[in-house]
Amino acid sequence: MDNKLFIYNTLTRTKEQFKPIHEGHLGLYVCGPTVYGDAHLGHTRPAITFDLLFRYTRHLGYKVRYVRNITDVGHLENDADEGEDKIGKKARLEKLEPMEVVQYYTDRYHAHMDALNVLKPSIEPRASGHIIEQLQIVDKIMDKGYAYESNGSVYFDVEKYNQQHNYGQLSGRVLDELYSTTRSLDGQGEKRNSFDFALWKKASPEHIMRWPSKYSEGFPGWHLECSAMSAKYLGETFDIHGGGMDLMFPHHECEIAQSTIAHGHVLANYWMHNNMITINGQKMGKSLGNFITLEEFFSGNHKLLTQAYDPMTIRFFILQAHYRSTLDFSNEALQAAQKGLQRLMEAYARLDKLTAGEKSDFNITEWQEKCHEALNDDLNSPILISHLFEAVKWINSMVAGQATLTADDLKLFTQYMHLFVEEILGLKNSIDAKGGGEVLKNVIDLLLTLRMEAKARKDWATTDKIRNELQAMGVLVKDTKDGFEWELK
RNA sequence: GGUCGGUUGGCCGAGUGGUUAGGCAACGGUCUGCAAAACCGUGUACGGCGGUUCGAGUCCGCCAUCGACCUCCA
Repeated sequence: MDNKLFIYNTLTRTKEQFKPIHEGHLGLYVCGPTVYGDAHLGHTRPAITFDLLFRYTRHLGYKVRYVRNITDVGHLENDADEGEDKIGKKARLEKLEPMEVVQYYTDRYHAHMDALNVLKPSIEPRASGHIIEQLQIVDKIMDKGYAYESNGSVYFDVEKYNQQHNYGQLSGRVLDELYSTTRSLDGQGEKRNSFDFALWKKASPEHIMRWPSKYSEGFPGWHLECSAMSAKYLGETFDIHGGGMDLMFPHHECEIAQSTIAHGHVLANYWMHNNMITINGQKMGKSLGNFITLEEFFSGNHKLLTQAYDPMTIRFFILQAHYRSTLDFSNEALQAAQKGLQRLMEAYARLDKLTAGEKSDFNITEWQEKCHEALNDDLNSPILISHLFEAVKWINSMVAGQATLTADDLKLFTQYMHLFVEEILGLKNSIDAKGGGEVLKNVIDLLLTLRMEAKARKDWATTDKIRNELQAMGVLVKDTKDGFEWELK
């Protein structure tokens, strides 16, 4: 197996060669969405980043089990004490059953991910379906003396943990500093230290989502689900844990602490964090209220958007930046991505029409190796894309009759283009994406064949009429050397 | 305040101690019934000031500036 994949491990702050726990297998856990609202552009980053990892590692030959959770309980509005469950709050506001809210936004999340051609994870567990597993972890931590009960709630004893372990190993926090920097909120009285986090919360009377336990009728703390579900489906130690950089602290740090105590060993060998998408230089997020949902991108229905954007444009926009860099949103940047993607996909579609020649003007093997090297270097999709644009030039010069590939090379080249464009980057032609279908395709081809006949007899009126009317319907026609091309706008 | 990370040509974005990132936009040319597309060519970017070096956007120091996290956040 090609095992030259290097990934940046947040734990060590270096790029490391990836070595799986079990040869040929890869366990991947990524923090998924909290389904209390529509996914926005920011949520799209981890989905696409880890989709790329999923696709690439499968291509490398790993049998990948990709677990991405759905958080449908346990996320509090504020810090552990006085908060209200996000799902419960939304349910109250909309007078819906909490699970009705969960179902609604889960369905929409799935639809949006499908549109973005994000593959379904192997397992998509829900927090609410794993209350028992979460309580088992609470018990284990209690048994080992690293948690304490207070007024029906259970908190993790960070100070005690830090005596034997390093609370802050992932995020670079130093516990001493957290004494002074942790924000003091109301109702912290139940905790020994403000930085202790809840494993189990006693439900207040008005709290809708609640489960019985020996501690109280309540609900799990928000870090717990990931520890419970990753252990259940991937084992107590697994290969890669992913998520957004903003989850590094406290979420991932708490996960590590909980799992380390409950299971007695390392949670994950590699931690990968995608950076944020910014808007006007600031993080796009819920709290700032500066987010644009995917729905709004697809429809163009938002005051900051000058047009609608195809899901593939969004995908390409994200892949054009490295996942560990911030990526700044703007209409200009998105439009540039749209045009670039269009050029790439048009050339890609032309591959089928190429005919082999006597000699090869391009070195396909060398090119393919560079593409793999880019991916092996911490999933450097921007570099891969730059190589693909080199291929675009090749294709176009071959179409123009200025260069050739031998039959063997052409076949190889076509296979690799398919691999990189569709299988690994997950890009697809907008004609397919828009569901044009065979019939429509054939009808347009027929019309344009008629137009070619009119053109041949220099009937410019008919020639232009067909082109212009098709264009008005959203079909862009382009003449080629001895034929035509078209695309749906 | 603490911790961490940015600052690259008109825009977006890679990378690297010495040789072209790439895309978009712009300009010039070729092709073309027209248009579109395509192809070819052009632009001497690397926040500032010092230092190390034969040579630094690339390493070091200082300064400026922006941001992320420290509270829910992808």
